[in-house]
Amino acid sequence: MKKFYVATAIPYVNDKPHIGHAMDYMLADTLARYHRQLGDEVFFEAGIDEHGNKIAMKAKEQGLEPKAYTDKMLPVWQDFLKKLGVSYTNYIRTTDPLHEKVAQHIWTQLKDYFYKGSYEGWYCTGCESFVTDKEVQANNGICPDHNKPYEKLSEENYFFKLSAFGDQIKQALQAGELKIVPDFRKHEILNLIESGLEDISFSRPKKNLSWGIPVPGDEHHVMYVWFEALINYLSVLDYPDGADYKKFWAPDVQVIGKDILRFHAAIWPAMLIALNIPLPRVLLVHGHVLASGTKMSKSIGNVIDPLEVMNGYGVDAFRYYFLRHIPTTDDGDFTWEKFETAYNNELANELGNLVQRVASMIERYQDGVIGEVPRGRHDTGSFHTDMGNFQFDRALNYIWTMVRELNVYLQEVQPWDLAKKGDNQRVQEVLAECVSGLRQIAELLWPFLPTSSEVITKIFAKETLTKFNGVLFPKIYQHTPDPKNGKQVPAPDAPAHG
RNA sequence: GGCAGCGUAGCUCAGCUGGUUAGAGCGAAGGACUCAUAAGCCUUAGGUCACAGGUUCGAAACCUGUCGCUGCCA
Repeated sequence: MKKFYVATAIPYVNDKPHIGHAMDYMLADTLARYHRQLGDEVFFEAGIDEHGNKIAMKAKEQGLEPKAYTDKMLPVWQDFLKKLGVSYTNYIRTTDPLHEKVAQHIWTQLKDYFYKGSYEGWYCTGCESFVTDKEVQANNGICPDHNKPYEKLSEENYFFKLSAFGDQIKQALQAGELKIVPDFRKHEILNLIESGLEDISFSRPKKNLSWGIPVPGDEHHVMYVWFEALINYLSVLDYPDGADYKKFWAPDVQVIGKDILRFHAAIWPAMLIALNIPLPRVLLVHGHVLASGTKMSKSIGNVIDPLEVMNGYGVDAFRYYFLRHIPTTDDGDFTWEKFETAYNNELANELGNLVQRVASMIERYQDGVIGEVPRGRHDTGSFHTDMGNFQFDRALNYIWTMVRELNVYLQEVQPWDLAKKGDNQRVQEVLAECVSGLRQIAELLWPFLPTSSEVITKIFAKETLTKFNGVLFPKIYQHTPDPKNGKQVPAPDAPAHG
């Protein structure tokens, strides 16, 4: 039995989950489920990142201690995972004693690569990072991502000799030891390495920031939040002595957004090389989701709340759109119109209706008896190729060609006509063929739309039909007109969208 | 400014190492059917493959330049 370790980037819990986090989770979950189907033993990590300035400030705003604040945020994030149907196996908080212990252990291990130095520069508390003078100038002194002025900071910190690892990281990338998907992200990092990696400050003076993991042996410093957050991938396995660590290290896939590529493709590998342990096999880097072609931002007010989509249309509809219609490794676009069109046309009409028409004919012509069903014999080679290349959108396209083929097949054979002619045996054969196809579709669909997959599987699992109350993917016309009457009915409790 | 990439039907995009009349989905128009969530199926839509040169028997695909756009870096 093979092991498969998939990790998600642990989110910083200074806010509620957004679409980008959902992308992380859905991609990782799809991989995890797919590998379970392949028979692999899956370790699926999720968690939250709780230290640092931003959290401390946010907590203060609410009159809470930082830990009390993150305790409060924990259920928000865990409920989110639950709603998304994320099948994680292990959860880590960066305030867990285990995590703190591992982080301190690693700090000690890396001691030879640290030196004390002073750093003066512009800092963005939003980014939790220093920025170059040029960048400050280019942005007129205000961080464009956080709309906050940069602050001039001078600190004495522990520096990590990141600059010493460029060649080794480069080698690992070129040899494919550490693979970055898609390829152009690898080039970006190689470029970055080419231009020279600079040493990075891995600590913060305690007087400026007390909300962090203490640096072992130096009561005046706490760890830089990124340093210890990255360690979550190890601490969740109880590095270095835990059974999970021995069994599952290294990650087979780490799913991240493009905005944190540098941390995962430069700093993180350097840390692992310094620790002398294997690098992750693949960094799967997804793009951003745009709203009507523009970046989502609070100030524009065009932020799509994942919960609103899920509450209105169901988890599977949500997963479906983002896994099929947002390219896995590129930026994609969300509009309510596109989403609802895909939902009605593809999920309701093509798939949902197909399930229903087959079930209904079995009920009508055969009193619900399915009878003998041939084995699914669709050649799924290209599906698995796509899955292996992380091209989930293509893999879903493949499933949909199967859905369409079945609809075409029914149209060509016209079992309703055969039934009229009394050719009962042929009717049974045709419907059994459809059931076979649907079973196979349900199986392939499981990593993507587990709930719907299980419903379909259940309906057609036995010798006789198992009735399903209700409809798979009922039509919804809230953002597109209903062809019947040209009306669209906004959900009563849904806020207005532009 | 450096590096990478993109510009193909109204929209979203496929088109691998160059080879018959340039493809799919959506949207639009028409049609036959009735098992089904008034779903599904069939047909049609004529796009100088950004522009200009070049290489070649032959280029959307290779080279050069121009214009426009995006990402990463500076």
